[in-house]
Amino acid sequence: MRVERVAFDPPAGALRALYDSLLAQYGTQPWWPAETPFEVVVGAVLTQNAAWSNVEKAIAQLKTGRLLTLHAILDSDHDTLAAAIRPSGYFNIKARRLRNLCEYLAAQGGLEAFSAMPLAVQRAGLLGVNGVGPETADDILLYALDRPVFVIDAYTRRLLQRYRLASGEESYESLRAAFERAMQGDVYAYQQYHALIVMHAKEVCRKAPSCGRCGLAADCPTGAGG
DNA sequence: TACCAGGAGAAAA
DNA sequence: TTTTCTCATGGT
Repeated sequence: MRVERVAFDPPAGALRALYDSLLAQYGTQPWWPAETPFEVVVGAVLTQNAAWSNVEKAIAQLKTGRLLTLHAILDSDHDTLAAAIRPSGYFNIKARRLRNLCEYLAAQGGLEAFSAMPLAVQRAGLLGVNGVGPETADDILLYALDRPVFVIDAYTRRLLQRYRLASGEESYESLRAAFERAMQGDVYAYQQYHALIVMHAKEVCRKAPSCGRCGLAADCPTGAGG
């Protein structure tokens, strides 16, 4: 459970310097791993508290079952949809959340019509969908719609803690605002930054034999677990 | 066998 | 208002 009580106020230039450092180390990233904007939307829900490798399996099954369109999901029954996304875990909940999100997007006239709406309207609308929280909404806005919204996830929080830039008690919104100030509305940089953070977490973690996962072990360089 | 992963919402305190 | 519980598969 996250504790979010304090504002995030990093030293001037620190977030930009961190981005430059990660970019120099890993180069540009091919991210988000999806073929279409709608696939990003689906992936954003399926990745909730799940490893991406399992999300990939679920998306592959949706493709095989020809369920990877807004109307195909709306037309499917719960059991069929849940069975397809089973590998991503929480399949009953995620099937409902996917349907909620598709119903909302359909009500807006589809993903393309939704993409033309003002950002504030889009974000508020997504956050009003049961099953869509800040991270999921921002994943969709940044990677499916190319909107200037920074995504804060568990990796981001761990990285900030690792570099003593955050305590772990900062609110999602204060973290997001700080990154957006630092990167000055550059959508491409937002996308790259988040991708680089994920890449860094996985790469450093891979080099930590005692961890082997994604950074929660006490001696993992990515983690705040120490 | 036990633990954890790119969360979110409901229920309980 | 804040904290705890629930949802669940697959990799290590």
